[in-house]
Amino acid sequence: MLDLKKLQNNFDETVKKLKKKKIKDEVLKELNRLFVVLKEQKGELEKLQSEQNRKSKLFPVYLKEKKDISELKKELEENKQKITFKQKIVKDLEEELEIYALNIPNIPDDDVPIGEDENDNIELKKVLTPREFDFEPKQHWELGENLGWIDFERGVKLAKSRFSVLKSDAAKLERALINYMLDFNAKRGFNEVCVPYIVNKTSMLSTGQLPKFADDLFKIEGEELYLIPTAEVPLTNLYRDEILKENDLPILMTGYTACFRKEAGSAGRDTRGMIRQHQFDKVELVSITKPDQSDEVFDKMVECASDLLTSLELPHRLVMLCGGDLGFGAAKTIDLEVWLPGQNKYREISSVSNTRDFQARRAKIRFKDGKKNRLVHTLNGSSLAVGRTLIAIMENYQQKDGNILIPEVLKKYL
RNA sequence: GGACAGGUGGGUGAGCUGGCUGAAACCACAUCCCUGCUAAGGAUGCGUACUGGUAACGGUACCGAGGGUUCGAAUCCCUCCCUGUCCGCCA
Repeated sequence: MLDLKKLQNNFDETVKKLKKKKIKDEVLKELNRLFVVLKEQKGELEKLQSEQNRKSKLFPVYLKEKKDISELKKELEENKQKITFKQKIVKDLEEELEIYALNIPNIPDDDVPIGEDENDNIELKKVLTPREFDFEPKQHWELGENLGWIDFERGVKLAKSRFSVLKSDAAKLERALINYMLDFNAKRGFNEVCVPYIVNKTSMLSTGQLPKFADDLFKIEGEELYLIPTAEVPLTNLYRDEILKENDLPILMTGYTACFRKEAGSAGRDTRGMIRQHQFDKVELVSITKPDQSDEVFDKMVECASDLLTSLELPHRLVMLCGGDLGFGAAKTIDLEVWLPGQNKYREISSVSNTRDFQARRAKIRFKDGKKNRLVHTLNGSSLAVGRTLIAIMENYQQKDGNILIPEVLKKYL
């Protein structure tokens, strides 16, 4: 959530910054207006309440002195009516303000490039050179079906489209990758955590999936519970409503979970193959830091994911997302895109974001900075999307005869 | 899922026959003092959010959450959530 006081004090600047995310001025203006009006109304309400409290305390005094209380009572009854009326106004304003505030995305960092969509993202660097093939490299779904590694039809039979089944070596490889990634991240100082795959509404609100992106979530019928779209949600919410000790920061975590997404806005995209599924495995990194630590930790997380790909000898590149392509909660994001020879393209395999205090404000995650409580910064990043890593291995390690070599570092995990 | 018992500040835990209780006491923590030897004594401070004020210092709200009764609720009533124990079920 935005810092509303900041919005009030630096309105023009904030508007300018949010232009990168295509937010209309009017929305911010209305938000600001509501904020100011609410403050006014609340002030008036508090005055009334103060009077009520003060005079109520006279009751026992009057009774003791055997004074007549009927006049006092009458006054208070009248004042109470005013309070009730004012309370309604304040409550309505608060609700309206919240709807506005929760739907406004995070402010991009100053170094985030201006741009419309993924075409305006900026390539930062390439790591490893794609291999030269002396044959036409196949796409992963062709390899997968030929080897009996991926069963798309039966996945659909069990659930629906965009579900698939991994078999034999692919199933083992998936599991090996998860273990390898967790171990790799642990060596970089990220502590392994195992969390629920189902979370409540408050958790989703705190990390920003709700209220805006309800359409992309699987909701449990009859309950205020949702399947997680990423481990970022439970991992970040671990510290919701807590005031952390300064010495405990930064908190670096890694965790494996399955992830569930409706992919509501992706009809027709990547329908073939395993790139975009309703359920996929992911090993995630989440960090909670002091504000002055978050840039450093961000770099560390990007480096961790990149080195992980390098260790698997998978060529990839780092891309800085432009304002238009930035996610809702992110102030800054670097994507890692892995080379897929079958598709002859780089495809996203990891996304590392710094949300600054955006999620922290919603989730009320703070730390004691001397005497004061300050909001932390939260960061998240994939390390890595496991299914896509499997695909990348299949396409990059494929042989002319259709077999797939196993990356050196994974051998001891199989 | 059923029955009962509970949910109070960082922790333990009073208050719960409604008013001077934002909340005793103890512990933990912080600063200071004393003492000197490895442990103890004393003083003070110590919830969160918003809000007024340069500040000193005030105001409002919060005792699981949301409603209600009342001039006034941590205390009474209702709904929900959670925890514990026993029973049932189960990996």
